[in-house]
Amino acid sequence: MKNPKAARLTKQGSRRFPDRVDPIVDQSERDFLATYDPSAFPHPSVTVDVALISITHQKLTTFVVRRTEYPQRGSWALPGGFVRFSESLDAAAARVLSTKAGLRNVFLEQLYTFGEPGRDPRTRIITVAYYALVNVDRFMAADSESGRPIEAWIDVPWEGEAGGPVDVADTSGAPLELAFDHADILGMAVKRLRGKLDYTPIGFQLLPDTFTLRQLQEVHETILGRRLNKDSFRRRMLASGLLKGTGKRQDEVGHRPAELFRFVKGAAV
Amino acid sequence: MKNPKAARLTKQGSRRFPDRVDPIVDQSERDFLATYDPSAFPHPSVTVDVALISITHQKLTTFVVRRTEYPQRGSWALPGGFVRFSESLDAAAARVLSTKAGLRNVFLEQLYTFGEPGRDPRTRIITVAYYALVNVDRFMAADSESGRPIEAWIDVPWEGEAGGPVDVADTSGAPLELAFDHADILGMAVKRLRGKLDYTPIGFQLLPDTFTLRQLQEVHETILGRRLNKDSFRRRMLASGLLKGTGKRQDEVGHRPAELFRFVKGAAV
DNA sequence: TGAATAGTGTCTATAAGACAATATCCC
DNA sequence: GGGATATTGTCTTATAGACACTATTCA
Repeated sequence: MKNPKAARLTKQGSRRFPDRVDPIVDQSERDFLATYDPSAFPHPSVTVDVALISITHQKLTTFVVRRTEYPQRGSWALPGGFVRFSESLDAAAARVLSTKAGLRNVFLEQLYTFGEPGRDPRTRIITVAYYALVNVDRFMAADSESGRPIEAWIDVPWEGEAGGPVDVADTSGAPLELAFDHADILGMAVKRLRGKLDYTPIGFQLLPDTFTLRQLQEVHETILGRRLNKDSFRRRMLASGLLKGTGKRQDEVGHRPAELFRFVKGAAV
Repeated sequence: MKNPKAARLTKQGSRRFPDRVDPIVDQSERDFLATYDPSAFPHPSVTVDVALISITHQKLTTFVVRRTEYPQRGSWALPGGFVRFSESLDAAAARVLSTKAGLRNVFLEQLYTFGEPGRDPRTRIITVAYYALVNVDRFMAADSESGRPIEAWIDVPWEGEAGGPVDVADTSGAPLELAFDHADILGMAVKRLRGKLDYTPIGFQLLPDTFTLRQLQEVHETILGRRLNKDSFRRRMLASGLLKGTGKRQDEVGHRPAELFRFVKGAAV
């Protein structure tokens, strides 16, 4: 064995990686590790949880799966799973989304890492939360191999970017009890969305390929939880250079049809 | 044993928590765990790394510690450490800051979680990165029990919020080689700072208790990496309600002294 | 033709940038 | 007084909000 310090690591680690040394190495860390008993202090587990966000019926919507086991059996959870040893965090989140919702090539971004020791009553589980955005068609097509995923409407009890947990209800309006700290994760996702909307073209992720200016405005209003000035919104969007008119128009709308626009690739997302 | 599934968990875990069950429970997760060999797939380790940011000599500055062990011996690293089993992530970051820099009651916020499988050559280490802000006096007083921490000047090779790794140099201008992905962590910290500056009073964290408008403007300019319009900056700050004049003035400045202001508590940070 | 929304043009209020004029300190 | 920066005031320009008016589709 090249390095005697390996013996201080977890048995698991030392069996598999006899040559590895302390990951962060300075004196105080070594002191800590010298007195560190891996059987007394097992490693935390690491999971990813994904808040899949869409807009249905003019409401912010997410995708929850009913828990079939204790604890919190019967409550609703975001799709999640363990991070595998040789898999990046992004890849783990994409895998969860693919496995549990059948979705690939989705806008997916890391949100925040939740690690309160008591957040899961069984053991220490640190979860890296992600959020994903899909338009209503892809959202409705999302399915789960594992149970009865449902569309959950998000009710945000705070304004602006104050932040905090949110409430969710099913499509009949009945409240859904969220498992663990998933109400906080969803709240963080809404806060992030509101913050990013001002300076990134994130709203397009929630719309079909072509859309009208009013549809885009409704997306923004739904995310922000407040009405926007129509004239100003229109001017800003057209001036942004992010939209390109298709020349085509809506049809069968019972009034003058609006022009359909498309998102122009190239601007940062 | 109440639950037979516990036998599938890691040996470490099952010794300590014989009754715990699968953390995220649905069919596909159970399928995964049923074929999951804990000795073949050891848990990732979890650390925190803290980018301690200040402004010295009109430059963005951070605090790095020289590595005394392989790998990357001799390169420079952000202070970091393992997350203990019963310690929150925030508490771990505060502990690192206290232990390695002697700083308490510091502005400290979670930044991003870095978890590429190859980011540490020894084993899988997922790190939850934090950033902390202190004014120059506290920064200069920061010390480490473990080695030779130094002031490192940050050179940001991109504009706006483009993001990406940054370079660092010592106070003589000589480049410092950063360990692992710490250049990415610092880059993320700068990007976050630039983004937050527009709508949060984050600049006050980098200044002494009282300060002039020009000093505040210089902080903003240093963070943003570009010059700001003096008149407009002054008007915006005074109109924000975040500043309160103290009636006192600078002295010994060789020109007309400016009024000293104080940050008004109460606005969100 | 009427209902309903799309799209255009104009006016006003507000904020930012530019710049000039004055104030106040130290030397 | 001279040098230097603070502070105030004014003008111009860009953008947001408000509102009136015209355009186009379907029923």
